[in-house]
Amino acid sequence: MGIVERKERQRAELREQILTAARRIVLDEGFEALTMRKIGDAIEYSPATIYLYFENREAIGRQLCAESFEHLIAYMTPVGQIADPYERLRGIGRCYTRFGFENPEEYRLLFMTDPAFMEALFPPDNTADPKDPGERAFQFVVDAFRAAQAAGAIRPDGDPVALAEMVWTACHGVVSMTLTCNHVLETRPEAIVDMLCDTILRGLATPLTSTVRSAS
Amino acid sequence: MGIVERKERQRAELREQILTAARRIVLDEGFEALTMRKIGDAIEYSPATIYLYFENREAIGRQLCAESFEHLIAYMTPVGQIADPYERLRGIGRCYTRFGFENPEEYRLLFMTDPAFMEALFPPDNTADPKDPGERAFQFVVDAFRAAQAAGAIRPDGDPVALAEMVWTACHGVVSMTLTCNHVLETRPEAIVDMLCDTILRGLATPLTSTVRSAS
DNA sequence: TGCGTTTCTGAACTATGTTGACTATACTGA
DNA sequence: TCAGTATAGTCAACATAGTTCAGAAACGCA
Repeated sequence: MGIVERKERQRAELREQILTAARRIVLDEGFEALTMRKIGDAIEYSPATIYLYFENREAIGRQLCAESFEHLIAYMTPVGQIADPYERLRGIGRCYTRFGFENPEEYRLLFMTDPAFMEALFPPDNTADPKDPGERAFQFVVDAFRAAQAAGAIRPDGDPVALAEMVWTACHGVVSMTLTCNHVLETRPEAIVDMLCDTILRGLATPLTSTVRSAS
Repeated sequence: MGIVERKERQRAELREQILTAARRIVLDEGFEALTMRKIGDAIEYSPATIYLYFENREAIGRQLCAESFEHLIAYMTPVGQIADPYERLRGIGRCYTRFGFENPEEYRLLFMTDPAFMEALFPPDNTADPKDPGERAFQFVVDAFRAAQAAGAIRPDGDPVALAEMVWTACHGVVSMTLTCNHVLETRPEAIVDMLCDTILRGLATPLTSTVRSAS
């Protein structure tokens, strides 16, 4: 039955064409600028055809999001090789933010557009299923913290998950603020990231003193 | 000329009505849900009338944004009273993020919607004019860092402006990530903020050690 | 060749921001 | 008091969206 297979192949090809066109538009102009009619023009099909391949515009966004997340993971993979856990943590912070600075529209799509887009990555119900791509990537950071604690590079107290969420949200802040209103920041974003990572790691390396209360 | 004055008053009143209706919609449903027709319904005027009072939808957003910024400043003012500069810095971080958690739509409007909205607060050309409301509020944080340095609560090196931008963006990260996809974070946002502020301040209190390179 | 299935499209529906021609009201000066 | 004018407000329309659905076209099979 070669005909059935060819049909399946053609169907997959057109679906891919739609995604390719959509991706180009999103990377060039952002998700807001993605319209069904523009995709239709690009692939030379009527806009209505797209609905035979995707439920709606949001579904296209979700798929692009999943792909961008793979991009982010590929981007981050090399830093996982850094043996020194302290340096690995610094590398993670720098690499994550660099991804955002170098791929602004992908970063926006992933983390600044629609909560629904992240739900394919981090399903809402089953919290922390290690099979979810988001959870896997996040474990990458948690593991680095565990290793740093084990190596004595940072204080052994403190939940590694909470620590990972802390650096993630902090780094996200630098990227998102830069992407939303770059001109407001006087300091180079990369310099802020470096300072932030250094300061946090130094703060975690320090033994507790009497000036500091309840690290919660 | 009481007639002219009454007309001006009426004009100002309708303008205020428009803003009140718009504010209600934005606080309840977010800026995306703000439509000219909804405002028209609420004030019992045709949507076209709104254009006699505001240039366009964005101009309404800008005005609401300016008001929300005043709200944020009012929110933050009490922490300015804290004498101990170390505690004041902690208070600033907590208070800022609490504003975001308690007034999510205002926070979104201010810092997560449209860069243009911030331009009334932080005009793009004349960088760091102390008359801009954004600059004034930001100086609040810079001053706290300067005081902390002067008091020896944190290391004296490090540009206070860069430090202020660092904590601002980091705190922004916790708020914006929470507002965009709360369910992804396992740790309570407030706990992340506390840990973040403590860690950063501890990192800044520490004298430089050999493990730490180039604080940039 | 004819029939049924699959694929695609045109036209429409709703909703949106925005505009410009028009109307109605209020005011002014005689 | 009234005619003329300025102001305020509205209606209907335009363009652009996402989305749907009835019907057309293409395709495959007997």
